Amino acid sequence: MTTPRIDRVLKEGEIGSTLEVRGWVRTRRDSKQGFSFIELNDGSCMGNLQIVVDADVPGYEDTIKDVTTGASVAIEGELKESPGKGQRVELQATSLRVLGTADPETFPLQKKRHSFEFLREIAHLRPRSNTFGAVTRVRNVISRSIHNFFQSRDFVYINTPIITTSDCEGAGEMFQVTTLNVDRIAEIQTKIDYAQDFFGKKASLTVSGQLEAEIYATSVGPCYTFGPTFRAENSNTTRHLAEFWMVEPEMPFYELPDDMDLAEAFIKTIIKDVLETCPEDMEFFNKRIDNTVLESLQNVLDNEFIRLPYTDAIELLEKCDKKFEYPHEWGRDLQSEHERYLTEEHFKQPVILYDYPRTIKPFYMYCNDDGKTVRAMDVLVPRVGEIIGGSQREDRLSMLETRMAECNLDPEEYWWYLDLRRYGSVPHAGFGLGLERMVQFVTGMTNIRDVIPFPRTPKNAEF
RNA sequence: UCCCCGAUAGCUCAAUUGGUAGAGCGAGCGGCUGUUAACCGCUAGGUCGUAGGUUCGAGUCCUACUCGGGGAGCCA
Repeated sequence: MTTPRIDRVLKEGEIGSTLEVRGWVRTRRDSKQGFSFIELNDGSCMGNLQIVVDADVPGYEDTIKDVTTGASVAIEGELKESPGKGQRVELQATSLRVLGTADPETFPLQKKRHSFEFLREIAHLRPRSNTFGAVTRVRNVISRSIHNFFQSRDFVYINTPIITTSDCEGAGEMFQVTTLNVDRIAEIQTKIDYAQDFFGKKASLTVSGQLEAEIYATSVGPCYTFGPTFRAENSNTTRHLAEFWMVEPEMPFYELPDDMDLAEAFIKTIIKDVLETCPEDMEFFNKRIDNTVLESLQNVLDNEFIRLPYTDAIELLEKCDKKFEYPHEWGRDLQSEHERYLTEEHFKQPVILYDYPRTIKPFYMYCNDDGKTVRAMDVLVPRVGEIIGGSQREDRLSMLETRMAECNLDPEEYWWYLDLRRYGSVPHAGFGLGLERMVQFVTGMTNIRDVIPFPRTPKNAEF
């Protein structure tokens, strides 16, 4: 007897074959004297397998009452063509075992639709729902697609540290890591002596693996990091997490246009892979979450990303008729409403903005000859906004030192980073893609807390 | 962190000018049915987010706090 997952049974299960399925009951409809229908889901796909249990199945009377929504069961039977509508096959049960009951009085998941806010409070059960099952499967395919994309291009997967002591980069507020007894210190000292701490100095959770990735890009060649990233920013939005997953490729001998080419190919490949691998889940998102998702993803695949210098974008915003709440002027960063206008209304497709004012960007970006801009690029997509941020890195030692001085950074803290420019420096570039934002973009889910299994946000680290 | 909105049954929501709490779904029981978010009947289920205040009387008005939603900033 085989024990296939339900996605296989639904797709290619042979009529007449006998098999056992295991999973969790979604619903049961029955007739006291007749028989019962069970909708079984095992997480392998969106669809449920319909199981018909006749009253003559051994132990039917005693067992069937425990087959309630949420219960886990193992059922043997013969696969038959289904006379009913809505499914190709159904399993005619010959034996029925309840592995674990789920008290219907207290089991929180109903057959009915729940709000995402409620489901977030039961993060341990929400992956058993249609939406979160689908999100989980799509997220997995995106992760696989990310590795495939880079591996097929001979990029090296590297692991940059989670704990860092470089108090740097300005990418955001950092979570501190310490083994010091801070409760005790608060009682007896006014100042903390980090020499006594685990690493002998102040340590934090990483906000980016970029600087370390540059080390490997300039030694083993094109590489990428893919791991958790932490920002202690007090951001309360639908697109920020305190702990999220980021992909950061770094390529030697790449200049900004090469970086943009790679980013565009990257996003398109992920979308293509998801559409090919998860058609049912994507159909679900399009039907139940956002009915523009499939259309907009196809639109991304069919068109070249718009590439627009920051300066031209400002000009375009000045000329357009749209009234904005916030001003836009050269030298200021674009507001969300400006970015959204460009990608959602004006171009209606992804836009890569580049050559930003150097005053609003970090120290490591390559300075253009105009003295005013740096080779930075942001990829903006409809619905989500900024999904990728990247740049060509400053590879000239003296210019990097100038920029660090401008940004009030201590060169001694970055001695190893400067060494990369001192010894065999090469042009290089890279970018960062937030995994969760990509999942949002692909699925149409509007809140980032619903595309990661266990969201970490200000005041929220349950589970 | 800032602005706006919200918190009432297990879930989603309603409750008039301040007058003492209601529906649908879910659940239990019964009925019916090759059913498909099944259908019909009955039943149970609430310290109205927390703490204060105003009032004869507060779900309703005021204050603070907590949590949630939308928007903004920061960014991925």
